[in-house]
Amino acid sequence: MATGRTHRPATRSRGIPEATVARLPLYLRALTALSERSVPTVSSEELAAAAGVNSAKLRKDFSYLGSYGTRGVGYDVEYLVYQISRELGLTQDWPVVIVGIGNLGAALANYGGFASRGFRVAALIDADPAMAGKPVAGIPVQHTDELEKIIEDNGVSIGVIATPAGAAQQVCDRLVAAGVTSILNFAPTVLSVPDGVDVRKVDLSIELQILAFHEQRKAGEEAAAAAGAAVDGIPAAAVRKQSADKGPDGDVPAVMPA
Amino acid sequence: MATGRTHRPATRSRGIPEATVARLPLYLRALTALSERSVPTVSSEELAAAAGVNSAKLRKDFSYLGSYGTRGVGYDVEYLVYQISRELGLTQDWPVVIVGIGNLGAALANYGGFASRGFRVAALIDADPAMAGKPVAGIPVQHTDELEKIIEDNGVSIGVIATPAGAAQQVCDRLVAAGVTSILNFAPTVLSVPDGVDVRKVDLSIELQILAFHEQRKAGEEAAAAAGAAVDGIPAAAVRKQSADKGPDGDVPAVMPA
DNA sequence: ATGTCTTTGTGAACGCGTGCACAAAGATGG
DNA sequence: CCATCTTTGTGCACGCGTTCACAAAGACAT
Repeated sequence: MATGRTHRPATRSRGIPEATVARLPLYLRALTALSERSVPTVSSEELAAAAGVNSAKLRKDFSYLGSYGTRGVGYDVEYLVYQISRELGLTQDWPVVIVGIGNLGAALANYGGFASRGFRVAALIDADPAMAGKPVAGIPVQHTDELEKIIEDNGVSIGVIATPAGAAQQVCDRLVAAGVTSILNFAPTVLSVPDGVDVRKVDLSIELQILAFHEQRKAGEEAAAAAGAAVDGIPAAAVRKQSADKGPDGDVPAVMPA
Repeated sequence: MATGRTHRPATRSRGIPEATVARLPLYLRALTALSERSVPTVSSEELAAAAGVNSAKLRKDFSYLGSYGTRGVGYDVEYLVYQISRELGLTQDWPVVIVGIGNLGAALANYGGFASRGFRVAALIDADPAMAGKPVAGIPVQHTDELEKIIEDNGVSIGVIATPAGAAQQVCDRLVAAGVTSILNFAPTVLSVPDGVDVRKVDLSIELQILAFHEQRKAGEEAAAAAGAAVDGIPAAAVRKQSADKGPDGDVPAVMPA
Protein backbone atom coordinates (compact mmCIF):
# COMPACT_ATOMS: atom_id res chain seq x y z
CA MET A 1 0.00 0.00 0.00
CA ALA A 2 1.35 3.31 -1.07
CA THR A 3 -0.23 5.65 1.48
CA GLY A 4 1.31 8.56 -0.41
CA ARG A 5 4.09 9.77 1.79
CA THR A 6 4.85 12.53 -0.68
CA HIS A 7 4.50 16.06 0.59
CA ARG A 8 2.52 15.66 3.82
CA PRO A 9 1.24 19.02 5.11
CA ALA A 10 1.92 17.43 8.50
CA THR A 11 -1.31 17.60 10.46
CA ARG A 12 -2.28 21.18 10.10
CA SER A 13 -4.43 20.69 13.19
CA ARG A 14 -4.91 24.36 13.60
CA GLY A 15 -6.53 24.85 10.21
CA ILE A 16 -9.39 22.36 10.26
CA PRO A 17 -12.75 24.07 9.74
CA GLU A 18 -15.32 23.52 12.44
CA ALA A 19 -17.78 22.06 9.96
CA THR A 20 -15.22 19.47 8.98
CA VAL A 21 -14.50 18.53 12.58
CA ALA A 22 -18.20 17.97 13.12
CA ARG A 23 -18.24 15.49 10.25
CA LEU A 24 -15.14 13.53 11.19
CA PRO A 25 -16.99 11.38 13.74
CA LEU A 26 -19.46 10.55 11.00
CA TYR A 27 -16.73 9.32 8.70
CA LEU A 28 -15.13 7.48 11.55
CA ARG A 29 -18.29 5.58 12.25
CA ALA A 30 -18.74 4.57 8.62
CA LEU A 31 -15.09 3.55 8.41
CA THR A 32 -15.33 1.49 11.57
CA ALA A 33 -18.24 -0.42 10.08
CA LEU A 34 -16.22 -1.08 6.94
CA SER A 35 -13.26 -2.13 9.04
CA GLU A 36 -15.39 -4.66 10.88
CA ARG A 37 -16.40 -6.10 7.55
CA SER A 38 -12.70 -6.30 6.65
CA VAL A 39 -13.09 -4.01 3.67
CA PRO A 40 -9.53 -2.95 2.77
CA THR A 41 -10.09 0.22 0.74
CA VAL A 42 -12.96 2.55 -0.02
CA SER A 43 -13.51 5.30 -2.56
CA SER A 44 -14.69 8.76 -1.63
CA GLU A 45 -17.92 8.05 -3.44
CA GLU A 46 -18.70 4.92 -1.45
CA LEU A 47 -17.66 6.34 1.89
CA ALA A 48 -19.62 9.51 1.26
CA ALA A 49 -22.73 7.48 0.57
CA ALA A 50 -22.23 5.51 3.77
CA ALA A 51 -21.77 8.66 5.79
CA GLY A 52 -24.63 10.46 4.09
CA VAL A 53 -22.68 13.35 2.62
CA ASN A 54 -21.50 14.70 -0.71
CA SER A 55 -18.34 13.03 -2.04
CA ALA A 56 -16.69 16.32 -2.96
CA LYS A 57 -17.25 17.54 0.57
CA LEU A 58 -15.72 14.39 1.97
CA ARG A 59 -12.62 14.74 -0.19
CA LYS A 60 -12.21 18.36 0.80
CA ASP A 61 -12.63 17.41 4.43
CA PHE A 62 -9.92 14.78 4.16
CA SER A 63 -7.67 17.19 2.32
CA TYR A 64 -7.48 19.25 5.51
CA LEU A 65 -5.99 16.27 7.28
CA GLY A 66 -3.41 15.52 4.60
CA SER A 67 -3.09 13.40 1.50
CA TYR A 68 -4.19 10.05 2.79
CA GLY A 69 -5.75 8.65 -0.38
CA THR A 70 -4.39 6.88 -3.42
CA ARG A 71 -5.60 8.16 -6.76
CA GLY A 72 -7.26 5.54 -8.83
CA VAL A 73 -7.84 3.38 -5.75
CA GLY A 74 -9.34 5.24 -2.82
CA TYR A 75 -8.55 5.32 0.88
CA ASP A 76 -7.06 2.59 3.04
CA VAL A 77 -9.75 1.95 5.62
CA GLU A 78 -7.55 1.00 8.58
CA TYR A 79 -5.11 3.80 7.99
CA LEU A 80 -7.89 6.36 7.72
CA VAL A 81 -9.53 5.07 10.90
CA TYR A 82 -6.27 5.62 12.68
CA GLN A 83 -5.67 9.08 11.25
CA ILE A 84 -9.13 10.37 12.04
CA SER A 85 -9.04 8.85 15.51
CA ARG A 86 -5.78 10.56 16.18
CA GLU A 87 -7.01 13.85 14.78
CA LEU A 88 -10.05 13.73 17.04
CA GLY A 89 -7.93 12.80 20.00
CA LEU A 90 -9.55 9.43 20.46
CA THR A 91 -6.29 7.54 20.74
CA GLN A 92 -6.03 8.74 24.27
CA ASP A 93 -8.27 8.01 27.21
CA TRP A 94 -10.86 10.65 28.15
CA PRO A 95 -12.33 10.26 31.61
CA VAL A 96 -15.84 11.74 31.74
CA VAL A 97 -18.20 12.50 34.58
CA ILE A 98 -21.96 12.54 34.27
CA VAL A 99 -23.79 14.83 36.66
CA GLY A 100 -27.47 14.27 37.27
CA ILE A 101 -28.46 10.61 37.24
CA GLY A 102 -32.13 10.84 36.36
CA ASN A 103 -33.64 9.01 33.44
CA LEU A 104 -31.39 10.72 30.95
CA GLY A 105 -28.25 10.45 33.04
CA ALA A 106 -28.84 6.73 33.50
CA ALA A 107 -29.40 6.34 29.78
CA LEU A 108 -26.12 8.09 29.11
CA ALA A 109 -24.31 5.95 31.65
CA ASN A 110 -25.61 2.85 29.91
CA TYR A 111 -24.84 4.15 26.45
CA GLY A 112 -22.35 1.85 24.80
CA GLY A 113 -21.02 4.34 22.28
CA PHE A 114 -18.65 5.89 24.78
CA ALA A 115 -16.24 3.16 25.72
CA SER A 116 -15.68 2.15 22.12
CA ARG A 117 -14.52 5.63 21.26
CA GLY A 118 -11.96 6.45 23.88
CA PHE A 119 -14.33 7.73 26.51
CA ARG A 120 -14.53 6.28 30.00
CA VAL A 121 -17.24 7.10 32.49
CA ALA A 122 -15.11 7.94 35.51
CA ALA A 123 -17.99 8.76 37.82
CA LEU A 124 -21.71 9.33 38.15
CA ILE A 125 -22.71 12.22 40.37
CA ASP A 126 -26.12 13.14 41.76
CA ALA A 127 -27.39 15.60 44.32
CA ASP A 128 -29.89 13.18 45.81
CA PRO A 129 -28.36 11.50 48.90
CA ALA A 130 -30.70 8.56 48.38
CA MET A 131 -28.94 7.81 45.10
CA ALA A 132 -25.48 7.67 46.68
CA GLY A 133 -23.93 4.24 46.47
CA LYS A 134 -26.66 2.88 44.22
CA PRO A 135 -25.05 1.33 41.17
CA VAL A 136 -26.12 2.54 37.74
CA ALA A 137 -24.63 0.79 34.73
CA GLY A 138 -22.31 -0.93 37.16
CA ILE A 139 -20.94 2.29 38.57
CA PRO A 140 -21.91 3.48 42.05
CA VAL A 141 -23.46 6.94 42.12
CA GLN A 142 -21.56 9.46 44.20
CA HIS A 143 -22.88 12.53 45.94
CA THR A 144 -22.36 16.05 44.63
CA ASP A 145 -20.20 16.84 47.63
CA GLU A 146 -17.49 14.66 46.13
CA LEU A 147 -17.55 16.49 42.78
CA GLU A 148 -14.36 18.48 43.17
CA LYS A 149 -12.42 15.55 44.55
CA ILE A 150 -13.57 13.26 41.76
CA ILE A 151 -12.52 15.74 39.07
CA GLU A 152 -9.14 16.20 40.65
CA ASP A 153 -8.37 12.57 41.33
CA ASN A 154 -9.34 11.38 37.87
CA GLY A 155 -8.00 14.30 35.87
CA VAL A 156 -11.40 14.79 34.29
CA SER A 157 -11.62 17.51 31.68
CA ILE A 158 -14.97 16.63 30.10
CA GLY A 159 -18.24 16.84 32.00
CA VAL A 160 -21.77 15.91 30.99
CA ILE A 161 -24.64 17.80 32.60
CA ALA A 162 -27.96 15.96 32.72
CA THR A 163 -29.51 17.76 35.67
CA PRO A 164 -32.76 19.75 35.72
CA ALA A 165 -32.42 23.21 34.20
CA GLY A 166 -32.41 24.90 37.58
CA ALA A 167 -29.30 23.16 38.79
CA ALA A 168 -27.32 23.25 35.56
CA GLN A 169 -25.52 26.59 35.92
CA GLN A 170 -24.50 25.84 39.47
CA VAL A 171 -23.16 22.42 38.53
CA CYS A 172 -21.42 23.96 35.54
CA ASP A 173 -19.69 26.54 37.71
CA ARG A 174 -18.43 23.87 40.06
CA LEU A 175 -17.19 21.68 37.22
CA VAL A 176 -15.33 24.59 35.66
CA ALA A 177 -13.88 25.67 38.97
CA ALA A 178 -12.64 22.13 39.52
CA GLY A 179 -10.84 22.10 36.18
CA VAL A 180 -13.31 20.83 33.58
CA THR A 181 -12.84 22.63 30.26
CA SER A 182 -15.41 20.91 28.03
CA ILE A 183 -19.07 20.49 28.83
CA LEU A 184 -21.85 18.63 27.11
CA ASN A 185 -25.10 20.16 28.29
CA PHE A 186 -28.43 18.36 28.14
CA ALA A 187 -30.22 20.78 30.45
CA PRO A 188 -32.46 23.28 28.65
CA THR A 189 -30.51 26.36 29.72
CA VAL A 190 -27.91 28.66 28.30
CA LEU A 191 -24.77 28.09 30.33
CA SER A 192 -22.33 30.92 30.81
CA VAL A 193 -18.73 29.87 31.09
CA PRO A 194 -15.38 31.67 31.09
CA ASP A 195 -13.22 31.85 27.98
CA GLY A 196 -11.38 28.67 27.19
CA VAL A 197 -14.26 26.42 28.19
CA ASP A 198 -16.22 24.73 25.41
CA VAL A 199 -19.89 24.01 25.75
CA ARG A 200 -21.99 21.91 23.41
CA LYS A 201 -25.71 21.74 23.87
CA VAL A 202 -28.14 18.97 23.07
CA ASP A 203 -31.77 19.88 23.43
CA LEU A 204 -34.39 17.29 22.66
CA SER A 205 -37.35 19.62 22.56
CA ILE A 206 -35.55 22.04 20.25
CA GLU A 207 -34.98 19.30 17.72
CA LEU A 208 -38.63 18.36 17.84
CA GLN A 209 -39.67 21.98 17.40
CA ILE A 210 -37.55 22.28 14.28
CA LEU A 211 -39.19 19.17 12.93
CA ALA A 212 -42.60 20.60 13.76
CA PHE A 213 -41.79 23.72 11.77
CA HIS A 214 -40.98 21.76 8.65
CA GLU A 215 -43.92 19.47 9.23
CA GLN A 216 -46.25 22.44 9.41
CA ARG A 217 -44.72 23.87 6.28
CA LYS A 218 -45.26 20.60 4.49
CA ALA A 219 -48.87 20.44 5.67
CA GLY A 220 -49.36 24.00 4.47
CA GLU A 221 -48.00 23.28 1.03
CA GLU A 222 -50.11 20.16 0.82
CA ALA A 223 -53.20 22.11 1.75
CA ALA A 224 -52.31 24.80 -0.76
CA ALA A 225 -51.78 22.20 -3.44
CA ALA A 226 -55.06 20.57 -2.54
CA ALA A 227 -56.81 23.93 -2.70
CA GLY A 228 -55.23 24.67 -6.05
CA ALA A 229 -56.33 21.32 -7.39
CA ALA A 230 -59.66 21.51 -5.61
CA VAL A 231 -61.50 20.97 -8.85
CA ASP A 232 -60.58 17.33 -9.09
CA GLY A 233 -60.17 14.74 -6.38
CA ILE A 234 -57.85 14.68 -3.34
CA PRO A 235 -60.59 15.35 -0.78
CA ALA A 236 -59.42 15.02 2.81
CA ALA A 237 -56.82 12.33 2.37
CA ALA A 238 -53.91 14.68 2.00
CA VAL A 239 -54.94 16.70 5.03
CA ARG A 240 -54.88 13.76 7.38
CA LYS A 241 -52.46 15.16 9.84
CA GLN A 242 -53.87 18.53 10.72
CA SER A 243 -56.24 18.60 13.62
CA ALA A 244 -57.16 22.10 14.75
CA ASP A 245 -55.26 23.86 12.02
CA LYS A 246 -56.91 26.78 10.32
CA GLY A 247 -55.19 27.35 7.02
CA PRO A 248 -51.49 27.25 6.57
CA ASP A 249 -50.59 30.86 6.94
CA GLY A 250 -51.14 34.14 8.66
CA ASP A 251 -54.76 34.55 7.73
CA VAL A 252 -55.67 33.89 11.34
CA PRO A 253 -56.93 36.90 13.33
CA ALA A 254 -53.81 36.90 15.52
CA VAL A 255 -54.71 37.13 19.16
CA MET A 256 -52.82 40.28 20.16
CA PRO A 257 -52.26 40.69 23.86
CA ALA A 258 -52.62 43.97 25.73
CA MET B 1 -49.20 48.58 23.48
CA ALA B 2 -48.75 49.55 19.89
CA THR B 3 -47.64 46.23 18.36
CA GLY B 4 -46.93 48.10 15.14
CA ARG B 5 -49.66 47.07 12.77
CA THR B 6 -48.06 49.09 10.01
CA HIS B 7 -46.99 47.23 6.91
CA ARG B 8 -46.87 43.57 8.02
CA PRO B 9 -45.05 41.36 5.50
CA ALA B 10 -47.58 38.78 6.68
CA THR B 11 -45.71 35.64 7.71
CA ARG B 12 -43.37 34.98 4.84
CA SER B 13 -43.13 31.41 6.09
CA ARG B 14 -41.46 30.27 2.95
CA GLY B 15 -38.48 32.60 3.27
CA ILE B 16 -37.18 31.87 6.76
CA PRO B 17 -33.53 30.74 6.71
CA GLU B 18 -32.83 27.39 8.26
CA ALA B 19 -30.38 28.92 10.71
CA THR B 20 -33.10 31.23 11.95
CA VAL B 21 -35.58 28.40 12.37
CA ALA B 22 -33.04 26.56 14.49
CA ARG B 23 -32.81 29.55 16.81
CA LEU B 24 -36.52 30.24 17.18
CA PRO B 25 -36.96 27.55 19.86
CA LEU B 26 -34.13 29.19 21.75
CA TYR B 27 -35.86 32.55 21.73
CA LEU B 28 -39.11 30.89 22.61
CA ARG B 29 -37.61 29.33 25.68
CA ALA B 30 -36.13 32.61 26.87
CA LEU B 31 -39.41 34.39 26.21
CA THR B 32 -41.39 31.78 28.09
CA ALA B 33 -39.16 32.29 31.09
CA LEU B 34 -39.75 36.04 30.90
CA SER B 35 -43.46 35.48 30.51
CA GLU B 36 -43.55 33.39 33.67
CA ARG B 37 -41.90 36.26 35.50
CA SER B 38 -44.60 38.54 34.08
CA VAL B 39 -42.11 40.72 32.25
CA PRO B 40 -44.19 42.74 29.78
CA THR B 41 -41.58 43.83 27.23
CA VAL B 42 -37.99 43.03 26.40
CA SER B 43 -35.34 44.67 24.24
CA SER B 44 -33.39 42.80 21.61
CA GLU B 45 -30.30 43.30 23.72
CA GLU B 46 -31.76 41.68 26.82
CA LEU B 47 -33.42 38.84 24.99
CA ALA B 48 -30.30 38.12 23.01
CA ALA B 49 -28.30 37.86 26.22
CA ALA B 50 -30.86 35.48 27.69
CA ALA B 51 -30.81 33.31 24.59
CA GLY B 52 -27.05 33.45 24.27
CA VAL B 53 -26.83 35.09 20.85
CA ASN B 54 -25.84 38.35 19.22
CA SER B 55 -28.52 41.05 19.39
CA ALA B 56 -28.14 41.99 15.72
CA LYS B 57 -28.67 38.38 14.78
CA LEU B 58 -31.77 38.22 16.91
CA ARG B 59 -33.24 41.32 15.32
CA LYS B 60 -32.51 40.01 11.86
CA ASP B 61 -34.10 36.70 12.78
CA PHE B 62 -37.25 38.44 13.96
CA SER B 63 -37.30 40.57 10.86
CA TYR B 64 -37.98 37.43 8.85
CA LEU B 65 -41.15 36.91 10.84
CA GLY B 66 -42.41 40.44 10.44
CA SER B 67 -42.23 43.74 12.29
CA TYR B 68 -43.24 42.69 15.72
CA GLY B 69 -41.22 45.17 17.76
CA THR B 70 -41.75 48.75 18.83
CA ARG B 71 -38.82 51.10 18.33
CA GLY B 72 -37.68 52.76 21.47
CA VAL B 73 -39.39 50.09 23.57
CA GLY B 74 -38.67 46.55 22.47
CA TYR B 75 -40.82 43.49 21.95
CA ASP B 76 -44.04 42.56 23.70
CA VAL B 77 -43.22 39.27 25.38
CA GLU B 78 -46.64 37.62 25.20
CA TYR B 79 -47.22 38.66 21.63
CA LEU B 80 -43.84 37.39 20.55
CA VAL B 81 -44.36 34.08 22.33
CA TYR B 82 -47.54 33.66 20.37
CA GLN B 83 -46.02 34.63 17.04
CA ILE B 84 -43.01 32.34 17.38
CA SER B 85 -45.17 29.49 18.61
CA ARG B 86 -47.43 29.89 15.65
CA GLU B 87 -44.51 30.11 13.25
CA LEU B 88 -43.05 26.92 14.63
CA GLY B 89 -46.41 25.23 14.47
CA LEU B 90 -46.65 24.75 18.21
CA THR B 91 -50.15 26.11 18.48
CA GLN B 92 -51.41 22.82 17.20
CA ASP B 93 -51.14 19.42 18.78
CA TRP B 94 -48.40 17.09 17.51
CA PRO B 95 -48.86 13.46 18.41
CA VAL B 96 -45.49 11.72 18.60
CA VAL B 97 -44.52 8.07 18.86
CA ILE B 98 -41.33 6.85 20.48
CA VAL B 99 -39.97 3.58 19.13
CA GLY B 100 -37.47 1.67 21.22
CA ILE B 101 -38.12 1.90 24.94
CA GLY B 102 -34.69 1.19 26.35
CA ASN B 103 -32.91 3.51 28.70
CA LEU B 104 -32.99 6.37 26.25
CA GLY B 105 -36.53 5.80 25.09
CA ALA B 106 -37.73 5.77 28.68
CA ALA B 107 -35.82 8.95 29.36
CA LEU B 108 -37.48 10.58 26.38
CA ALA B 109 -40.91 9.37 27.47
CA ASN B 110 -40.34 10.93 30.85
CA TYR B 111 -38.95 14.15 29.44
CA GLY B 112 -41.16 17.02 30.48
CA GLY B 113 -40.18 19.41 27.72
CA PHE B 114 -42.56 17.85 25.24
CA ALA B 115 -46.01 18.41 26.64
CA SER B 116 -45.31 22.05 27.40
CA ARG B 117 -44.49 22.71 23.77
CA GLY B 118 -47.35 21.22 21.87
CA PHE B 119 -46.05 17.68 21.68
CA ARG B 120 -47.98 14.73 23.00
CA VAL B 121 -46.54 11.25 23.36
CA ALA B 122 -49.23 9.24 21.61
CA ALA B 123 -47.58 5.86 22.06
CA LEU B 124 -44.48 3.98 23.15
CA ILE B 125 -43.47 1.11 20.93
CA ASP B 126 -40.96 -1.65 21.55
CA ALA B 127 -40.05 -4.89 19.80
CA ASP B 128 -39.65 -6.83 23.04
CA PRO B 129 -42.87 -8.72 23.83
CA ALA B 130 -41.92 -8.70 27.50
CA MET B 131 -42.24 -4.90 27.50
CA ALA B 132 -45.76 -4.92 26.10
CA GLY B 133 -48.29 -3.53 28.52
CA LYS B 134 -45.66 -2.36 30.97
CA PRO B 135 -46.28 1.28 31.74
CA VAL B 136 -43.43 3.76 31.17
CA ALA B 137 -44.05 7.34 32.18
CA GLY B 138 -47.66 6.37 32.69
CA ILE B 139 -48.08 5.10 29.15
CA PRO B 140 -48.34 1.38 28.42
CA VAL B 141 -45.74 0.11 25.96
CA GLN B 142 -47.16 -1.43 22.80
CA HIS B 143 -45.63 -4.03 20.58
CA THR B 144 -44.08 -3.25 17.22
CA ASP B 145 -46.81 -5.22 15.50
CA GLU B 146 -49.21 -2.41 16.33
CA LEU B 147 -47.00 0.27 14.78
CA GLU B 148 -48.95 0.89 11.60
CA LYS B 149 -52.29 0.90 13.36
CA ILE B 150 -51.06 3.34 16.00
CA ILE B 151 -49.74 5.76 13.38
CA GLU B 152 -52.99 5.63 11.45
CA ASP B 153 -55.34 5.93 14.39
CA ASN B 154 -53.54 8.85 15.97
CA GLY B 155 -52.60 10.69 12.81
CA VAL B 156 -48.97 10.67 13.87
CA SER B 157 -46.56 12.50 11.58
CA ILE B 158 -43.53 12.71 13.86
CA GLY B 159 -41.63 9.66 15.04
CA VAL B 160 -38.72 9.31 17.43
CA ILE B 161 -36.34 6.40 16.93
CA ALA B 162 -34.43 5.28 20.01
CA THR B 163 -33.73 1.71 18.99
CA PRO B 164 -30.34 0.04 18.60
CA ALA B 165 -28.57 0.96 15.37
CA GLY B 166 -29.34 -2.35 13.76
CA ALA B 167 -33.10 -1.93 13.94
CA ALA B 168 -33.26 1.76 13.08
CA GLN B 169 -33.54 1.61 9.30
CA GLN B 170 -36.20 -1.07 9.44
CA VAL B 171 -38.25 0.88 11.97
CA CYS B 172 -37.75 4.00 9.90
CA ASP B 173 -39.06 2.32 6.77
CA ARG B 174 -42.17 1.14 8.57
CA LEU B 175 -42.80 4.56 10.08
CA VAL B 176 -42.46 6.23 6.70
CA ALA B 177 -44.64 3.65 5.00
CA ALA B 178 -47.29 4.24 7.65
CA GLY B 179 -47.32 7.98 6.98
CA VAL B 180 -44.71 9.54 9.25
CA THR B 181 -42.93 12.41 7.53
CA SER B 182 -40.57 13.68 10.24
CA ILE B 183 -38.13 11.58 12.18
CA LEU B 184 -35.89 12.34 15.11
CA ASN B 185 -33.17 9.69 15.10
CA PHE B 186 -31.12 8.81 18.17
CA ALA B 187 -29.69 5.63 16.70
CA PRO B 188 -26.11 5.93 15.46
CA THR B 189 -26.93 5.24 11.82
CA VAL B 190 -27.51 7.18 8.66
CA LEU B 191 -31.14 6.70 7.76
CA SER B 192 -32.18 6.74 4.14
CA VAL B 193 -35.63 8.12 3.52
CA PRO B 194 -37.60 9.15 0.45
CA ASP B 195 -37.94 12.79 -0.55
CA GLY B 196 -40.38 14.73 1.53
CA VAL B 197 -39.36 13.08 4.77
CA ASP B 198 -37.26 15.09 7.22
CA VAL B 199 -34.73 13.44 9.45
CA ARG B 200 -32.86 15.06 12.29
CA LYS B 201 -30.12 13.20 14.06
CA VAL B 202 -28.93 13.42 17.63
CA ASP B 203 -25.78 11.49 18.36
CA LEU B 204 -24.37 11.57 21.85
CA SER B 205 -21.00 10.10 21.02
CA ILE B 206 -20.48 12.49 18.12
CA GLU B 207 -20.95 15.46 20.38
CA LEU B 208 -18.42 14.04 22.80
CA GLN B 209 -15.95 13.42 20.00
CA ILE B 210 -16.19 17.02 18.88
CA LEU B 211 -15.51 18.11 22.44
CA ALA B 212 -12.54 15.75 22.60
CA PHE B 213 -11.08 17.34 19.48
CA HIS B 214 -11.16 20.81 20.98
CA GLU B 215 -9.95 19.48 24.29
CA GLN B 216 -6.97 17.90 22.60
CA ARG B 217 -6.27 21.10 20.74
CA LYS B 218 -6.35 23.03 23.99
CA ALA B 219 -4.03 20.55 25.65
CA GLY B 220 -1.68 20.83 22.70
CA GLU B 221 -1.56 24.60 22.85
CA GLU B 222 -1.03 24.47 26.57
CA ALA B 223 1.84 22.07 26.14
CA ALA B 224 3.30 24.24 23.40
CA ALA B 225 3.02 27.30 25.60
CA ALA B 226 4.62 25.42 28.47
CA ALA B 227 7.42 24.29 26.21
CA GLY B 228 7.92 27.83 24.97
CA ALA B 229 8.11 29.14 28.52
CA ALA B 230 10.06 26.14 29.68
CA VAL B 231 12.77 28.37 31.07
CA ASP B 232 10.71 29.52 34.02
CA GLY B 233 8.19 27.66 36.14
CA ILE B 234 4.99 25.87 35.06
CA PRO B 235 6.33 22.36 35.54
CA ALA B 236 3.64 19.72 35.22
CA ALA B 237 0.67 21.67 36.50
CA ALA B 238 -0.58 22.75 33.11
CA VAL B 239 -0.34 19.27 31.70
CA ARG B 240 -2.59 17.72 34.30
CA LYS B 241 -5.10 16.20 31.94
CA GLN B 242 -3.01 14.27 29.52
CA SER B 243 -2.35 10.70 30.45
CA ALA B 244 -0.69 8.69 27.69
CA ASP B 245 -0.30 11.58 25.32
CA LYS B 246 2.92 11.89 23.38
CA GLY B 247 3.23 15.43 22.15
CA PRO B 248 0.37 17.34 20.66
CA ASP B 249 0.97 16.82 17.00
CA GLY B 250 1.95 14.51 14.21
CA ASP B 251 5.43 13.80 15.39
CA VAL B 252 4.35 10.28 16.24
CA PRO B 253 5.68 7.50 13.96
CA ALA B 254 2.17 6.82 12.63
CA VAL B 255 1.38 3.13 12.75
CA MET B 256 0.62 2.52 9.09
CA PRO B 257 -1.28 -0.63 8.41
CA ALA B 258 -0.51 -2.95 5.48
C1' DA C 1 7.32 1.44 -21.41
C1' DT C 2 3.23 3.39 -22.83
C1' DG C 3 -1.60 4.31 -22.89
C1' DT C 4 -5.91 4.16 -20.68
C1' DC C 5 -8.85 4.46 -16.95
C1' DT C 6 -10.09 5.51 -12.27
C1' DT C 7 -10.11 8.46 -8.41
C1' DT C 8 -8.05 11.92 -5.69
C1' DG C 9 -7.00 16.70 -4.42
C1' DT C 10 -8.05 21.44 -5.17
C1' DG C 11 -8.76 26.10 -7.59
C1' DA C 12 -12.55 28.92 -8.26
C1' DA C 13 -17.26 30.47 -8.10
C1' DC C 14 -21.23 30.80 -5.52
C1' DG C 15 -24.49 31.24 -1.73
C1' DC C 16 -25.65 31.58 2.98
C1' DG C 17 -25.06 33.36 7.51
C1' DT C 18 -23.06 36.86 10.51
C1' DG C 19 -22.04 41.28 12.31
C1' DC C 20 -21.49 46.27 11.70
C1' DA C 21 -23.33 50.50 11.61
C1' DC C 22 -26.87 53.68 10.76
C1' DA C 23 -31.20 55.71 9.32
C1' DA C 24 -36.01 55.53 10.46
C1' DA C 25 -39.61 55.07 13.90
C1' DG C 26 -41.69 55.92 17.76
C1' DA C 27 -41.86 56.95 22.82
C1' DT C 28 -41.25 60.38 26.27
C1' DG C 29 -40.66 64.90 28.43
C1' DG C 30 -41.04 69.73 28.31
C1' DC D 1 -45.82 70.65 19.05
C1' DC D 2 -41.02 70.07 19.15
C1' DA D 3 -36.68 68.08 20.76
C1' DT D 4 -34.36 64.30 22.47
C1' DC D 5 -33.46 59.71 23.36
C1' DT D 6 -34.02 54.80 22.83
C1' DT D 7 -34.38 50.80 20.11
C1' DT D 8 -35.76 48.58 16.01
C1' DG D 9 -35.13 47.06 11.20
C1' DT D 10 -31.95 46.56 7.49
C1' DG D 11 -28.39 47.67 3.71
C1' DC D 12 -23.88 46.26 3.16
C1' DA D 13 -19.58 43.92 3.45
C1' DC D 14 -17.16 40.03 4.83
C1' DG D 15 -15.98 35.28 5.72
C1' DC D 16 -17.04 30.47 5.89
C1' DG D 17 -18.80 26.40 3.81
C1' DT D 18 -20.43 24.03 -0.22
C1' DT D 19 -20.25 22.52 -4.80
C1' DC D 20 -18.50 22.16 -9.45
C1' DA D 21 -15.33 20.76 -12.52
C1' DC D 22 -10.87 19.45 -13.87
C1' DA D 23 -5.91 18.64 -13.86
C1' DA D 24 -2.65 15.62 -11.71
C1' DA D 25 -1.53 11.14 -9.93
C1' DG D 26 -1.25 6.68 -9.83
C1' DA D 27 -2.95 1.76 -10.87
C1' DC D 28 -3.36 -1.60 -14.27
C1' DA D 29 -3.33 -3.90 -18.70
C1' DT D 30 -1.00 -4.67 -22.82
